[in-house]
This record gives sequence, C-alpha cells and structure tokens, in this order.
Amino acid sequence: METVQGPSKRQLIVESAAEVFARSGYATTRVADIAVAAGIGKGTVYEYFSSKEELFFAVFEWFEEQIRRRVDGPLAEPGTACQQLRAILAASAGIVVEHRALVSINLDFWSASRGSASEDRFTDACRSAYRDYRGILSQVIRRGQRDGEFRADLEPEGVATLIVSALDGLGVQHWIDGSIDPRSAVESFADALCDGLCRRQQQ
Amino acid sequence: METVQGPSKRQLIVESAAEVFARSGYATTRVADIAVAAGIGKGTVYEYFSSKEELFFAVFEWFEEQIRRRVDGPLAEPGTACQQLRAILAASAGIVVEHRALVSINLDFWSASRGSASEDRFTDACRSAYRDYRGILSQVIRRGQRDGEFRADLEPEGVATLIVSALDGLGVQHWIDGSIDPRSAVESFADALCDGLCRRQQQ
Amino acid sequence: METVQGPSKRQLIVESAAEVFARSGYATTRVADIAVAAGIGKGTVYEYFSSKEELFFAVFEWFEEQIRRRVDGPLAEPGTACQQLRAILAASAGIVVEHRALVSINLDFWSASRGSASEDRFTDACRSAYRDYRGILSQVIRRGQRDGEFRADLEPEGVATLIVSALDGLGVQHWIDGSIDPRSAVESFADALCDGLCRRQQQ
Amino acid sequence: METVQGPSKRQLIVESAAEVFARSGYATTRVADIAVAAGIGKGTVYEYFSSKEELFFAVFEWFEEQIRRRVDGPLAEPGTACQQLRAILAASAGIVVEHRALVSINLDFWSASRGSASEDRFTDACRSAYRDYRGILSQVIRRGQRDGEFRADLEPEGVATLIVSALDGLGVQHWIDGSIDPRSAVESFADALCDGLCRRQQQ
DNA sequence: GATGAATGAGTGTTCATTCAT
DNA sequence: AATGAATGAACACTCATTCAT
Repeated sequence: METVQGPSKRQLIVESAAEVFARSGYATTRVADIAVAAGIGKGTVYEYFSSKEELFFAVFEWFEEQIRRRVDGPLAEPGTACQQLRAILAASAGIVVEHRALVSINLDFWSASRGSASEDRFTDACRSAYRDYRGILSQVIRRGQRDGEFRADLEPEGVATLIVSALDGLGVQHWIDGSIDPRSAVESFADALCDGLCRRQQQ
Repeated sequence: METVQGPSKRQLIVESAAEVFARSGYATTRVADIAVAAGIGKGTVYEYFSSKEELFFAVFEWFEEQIRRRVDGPLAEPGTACQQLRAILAASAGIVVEHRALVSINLDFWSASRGSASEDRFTDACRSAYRDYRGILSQVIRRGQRDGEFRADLEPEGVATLIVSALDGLGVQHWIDGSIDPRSAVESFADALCDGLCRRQQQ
Repeated sequence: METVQGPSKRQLIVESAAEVFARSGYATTRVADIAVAAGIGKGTVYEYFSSKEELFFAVFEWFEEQIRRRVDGPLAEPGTACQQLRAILAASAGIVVEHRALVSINLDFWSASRGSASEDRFTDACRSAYRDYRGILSQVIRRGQRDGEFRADLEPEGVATLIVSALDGLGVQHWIDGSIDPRSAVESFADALCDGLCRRQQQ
Repeated sequence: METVQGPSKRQLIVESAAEVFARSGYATTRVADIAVAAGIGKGTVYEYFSSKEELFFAVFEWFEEQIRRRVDGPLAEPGTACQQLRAILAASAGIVVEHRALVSINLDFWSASRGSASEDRFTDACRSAYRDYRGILSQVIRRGQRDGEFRADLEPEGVATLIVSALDGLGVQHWIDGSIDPRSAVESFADALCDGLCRRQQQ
C-alpha cells in the first residue's frame, strides 16, 4: 500500500511557504524557515523547487487559484448585474477578512515585480491576473448595460479597473489597519456605486 | 557669496534614493547604487542617514509630502462636494500617471511593514498616512451630506475607505500594466460613483 | 564504520583560530584567515560559532584548560610546600617557553577586557581565571604555613598574587624579548623567594 | 607676545588620547573621540601626528617617561639595597593603584606588538622598556651582592626579570579585579623575597 | 594653523544553494 | 528520495585619512 499522499509533499511545501511568507515577508523569510514549518529538511525544498523564487511563484499561483474560486461562486449565481456585482464585492471583502495572509503575500508579489532577477515574469503574472479580474467585472457591467440595467454611457473597462483597485487596496488598508471593517465599507461603497452618491433629484 | 545650496545634500540623497528605490526596489538596491546616482561617495550617505532603512523612511516622508501637496490643491478650490471629489480623483490619477515611481516606492513600504526589523515603525507610518487620506475624503463626503447634495444614508467612512483603496490600487495596476489609462478610468468611475451605475428609473 | 572524527571540526576551528590569533592578534585577524588556516570555507566558521568574538572566547577557554592541565601535574605530586611551589614555577616557565602563542593570545584577552562590546564577559572570565590561579598558589602557601615549613607572618593571598603576576609577566617579557631564559630566571627567583634574597646573618 | 602655550597643543592631544585609549582601548577608540576629548577638530590631530598609530606611539613614550620618573625617586634615596628594592616595589604598587589607566594602555601596547603594520616598532619599544626596567633592578641587586647584603649565588638578571614581571602582572590583576590590594600584596611579597618564604631554621 | 565634510577600502555576517551520504 | 553540513558571493556599515575652505 503506497502512501496515496493526498496533498503531495509539493503542496505541503507551498502551503508552509505561504504561511511563512505571509508572516515574515519574502525577503526576510529564509528557506530554512520554510523547511522547518513544513517539517522537512532544508535540502528537500530543492527537490521540488529549483529556487526560492520558483517556490515563491508557486505560492503566487496557488494563491491566485484560491481567489478565483471565491469569486467564481457569485458569478454562477443567477441574478441582476447589480446583484452579482454586489455579491462579488461582498465575496472579496470576505476574502480580505478571512485571509489577511493572502493580502500580505500579494504585497510581496508586487514588490517582487522590481529588482528580482526574473522581474518580467512577476510583472507578467500580475498583469494577467489583473486582466482576468477586470475581465470578469467588465463582463458583468457590460451585461448590465446590455440588459438596460446599467447606464450605457460609462466605460465598462474603466469602471471595472477602479473596482478591482478598490478591492485590492481594501486588502492593504485592512492589513495595515485592522480597525477598519471591510464588510460594512464595501456595502456603503456598493450602494454608492450602484445607485449613486448623489441624491436623486426626483425622489 | 555663499553657496545657496538650494536642495541640500540631504535632499539630493533622498531624491536619488527615491529614484533608485523606484527602479530596483528596496531589497535589491545597494547603498552604493544610491551613492553613485547621487554622484557622491558611499560613506557620505551615512553622514546623513544612519542606515539604509533610515534613508528609506526619509524617502517615504518626502513622498507623503508630495502626495499631500497634490491633493491639497483641489481641496482649496471652491465648489460642490461632488466637484471636489471629482477633482481629488482626477488629481490622484494625475499623480499616478506622472509619478509612477511613487507608486513603486509605496509598494515597498507596504512590504516593509513585514519582516523589517522596525516593522512597527513602517506599519504605523502607513496606517497614519491612510487615516489622513481617508479623513480628507470622508470630510468632503460629510460636507456633501450636510449640504443635502449627497445621500445621507451612506457611511462616509466606508465610502472614503473604498475610494482611497481605489486610487491606491489604481497606481498599482497602472504600474503593473502601462496600457491602462488612469485618467479615463477615473472619470468613468467618478461618474458611476457620483451619479450611480444604475439607470435612473424615473428618467 | 563511523568517522571517529577525533578532534571534531569545532576543535579544528578553535585550534586554527588560536594559531592565527596568536600570530596576528585578534583585531588584525580576519575570519577568512582562520577559515583558510583550518582549510574550510568562511561560512563554515559561522556554523560553529555565532561570531568572531564567540570564537575568540572559545579559544580562551581552551587555552585556560591547557594551562590548568599543566599546573595540575605538580600539584598532584607529593612533596613539601616548597618543592611544590618550585615545581609549579618550573611548570609555568615551561609553558611560557613551549607555548609562546598562548601568552600572545592572553594579551589579547586582557586588551579585549576594554572596548569590546561584551567587555564585561571578558573581564569576568579573566577575573575568575586569576582567582583560580591565585587560589591554587595560596593554598600551597597556607599548607606550608600550617606544616611549619613557611613563615606564618606573611599574607598567603598577597604572596600568591605576586607569584601569579610574576609568571604572567614572565610570559610577556619572553614573548617580547626571546633572549631571556624563563627557566633559569624562574630558578633564581624561586631560590630568592623560598630562601630569601638576603644573606643569612647566622650562616 | 606669542602664546607661550605651556603644555603645547601636541601635549594636549597626547594626554587626551591617553585618557580615551585607557578607557576604550586602542582598537575601539576613534580618532574623532580623541579630538572631542581634546576639544579640537578631527583634522587637527593630523596636524600633529601623521596617523593614529603614530599618536598611539607618542602616548607610549609619554607613559614610559611617567613611570621612569616614579621609579627614579626611590633610586636617588640613600639606603641599603634591600631598602631600595622595597621602595621601588612600593612605588610601583603606588603607580598601579593611582594610575590604573596606565596599565590599561600598556595592555594595548603589548597587543599592538602583533598585527600592527609597524609590529617591529612596537616590539622594539617594549623590549627596550623592559630592558631598562630590568637593568635598574639588577643593578640594585648587584649592588646588594657587592655590599655583601644579598646572597651572591643568585642570578641578578633572573631575579630582576621576575620582579619586573611581578610588578607588570600586578597591574594587570589589579586592573581586572579591583578587589585586590596591590600595596599590601607587594609588602608581603617584598618580605618573602628579601627575607625568604621559609622559616629560618636557626631562629 | 584649524576644521569637518567627504571618502572608500576593508570586514563581519547572512543565507541561498549544492552535494556527499 | 531526503538530508543538512559546507560553501562563498554579496552587502551594510565603520572609520582613518584627506583636503578645500
């Protein structure tokens, strides 16, 4: 009976690394720390990843996948564009609260987009991640416009860009300052965004 | 005739450091690189700053000041809350475009909030910077509400938090992906935010 | 068949360090020099000692042990207090001649008792080493007094202090000036000390 | 009227340096510290001494002179060889107590005899200082022998060597461990040395 | 003569990576 | 496959010394 080895040792390393990177940052984390966290020998890390950077990248990919999963849920649900938008916003706020660690790792990915030997690789990965995220949102907006639910005079891409930004930045602010409440902030924001900050003249 | 010594040597170092940090990131930048960029000897850097980290911090402060100056302009102008909000958003987009370097440095500050020996110092500085920025925006919103211009049922703090986030994140996206246009994106976003994404029923 | 690994690598480093420190002095010696002398990589030194100073301290302890061993021999031998005293003096002269290096290292330890970051640690170590040495000698003297062999009117501690001093200083003089002969000097000194410099009136 | 400038600025620097070297050790002392102690500019030190080492050497010479002065006093006094010897020992104990600083500086000179670029220069200076000191003592002993006061069968040089050693080492022990009392220790030692440690059979 | 701002050679230390076991 | 002892490249920082004022 061979070890079925559910989450393979590779995965064990990735998750241990994510944990340590989140806590101490990429630069400060030593490969040895990761090995200890994973309960394996230092050399073993190199059996699965050719370098610290490579491992870092694997963590990034795993992280990406986590996010995608969380966002795909609301997308599958039926509902108006507005409802979906609100659901995505709420899900993102949830991620921010539940996985502050992920935000932390994201910071490092951005930072790694400079200086690192494989600068471009990081930048490319980030770029495409953002593109994907924007794509999802602009599609929702476009659907809203097509259905006559949303104003047609707004640039879907532009609005999507800022919404992605807002959720991104929200993670950072929450990370830096635990006293802010992402969930309620996102709700007010969603209200303002969907229905407008300004009072309806006619109301 | 004394040397008026406009931007003191200290300032020269700060600006050179900002440049190099922006290009290569904090971790990758060597103190020697900064010295070369400033056209001075390596030791001279230490005449003005006790450590690389101290210099990094000085860059942060200088950066903060730059931002503040840009945002204070629109605040001084008269106009409705909505106009001011749009002006602040536009100014921020302008900063993002003109000073991509600043965004880049900001990334490092966030990152430095973990792992760095003086972690707390960085976190505290970031926290208070965010607080200031949120304060400015929530004040504008509150004024809008007091004047009956904005809906009174929204949490000013919550909305302000997301707007700050949006501008913050916008810089990152623009940094990562030069193809996006912050100015037009911000405009659409401002429209959606102020007047609502949803079509006016009554219209 | 496991490597018996006689003198462990740690010991190898200590002895190599002793050699180099003796030749070039603590301040001048570079960690790299020690590594070369030990035939290992620079980094390996840090696998066994957390810092140059720590290594220096280990050398001190090893040195202490060497001395103790040499002095313990004469102490175990039976004989009058006078014979034991002479034997200890002779053994010490022997050390001085055979291990000039040790003297040299001692110089650095004294010096390190000032200025070094862990000044106190060095001072404490030196203080207790001297105390031990004085203790051994004063015990011999006390025994001589108890047995009626030595004059009872002299302070055993005081005399012991100066004998320790004399042996200590002898090493230094021999180190500085190879032309002096510690063995014959010590003999004359032992004669004078035990039987008196002054001619016996009654003789 | 030119400034007679009693103790010239050169002398001021030497004495300030002695003070700081004594406190912090040669290696740890920075030229800047000495300048501060002397109340002058850092550059000024180099107007009088071509290097830190040169200044160190000047301190050594000044120190030597101090010692000589203290020892010359007893030598000038009339009395038996034994009385003179005791007087010299007592004077040396006095120096040790009053000028612990001098001892401290001596440690550095010994240490500097290795590793320093001008190693030989330091060794030579130390060697000749010891030679002088031994010469003074062996002369006293020889006179004692000539006068029939001291035993003729002892090597004057050998005994002198150990006495110098004893006084040298006494300073070190007192420096390291303030609890020992050089004056009383020297007295017991002088008794033992002059009259013998062993009880007179005939008495 | 006096100064202190500027300099850069020099070194302790860290840690990603390798490889013999 | 797994390990961890060994390695050395890389870098922040210090401080003696210089020299323009």
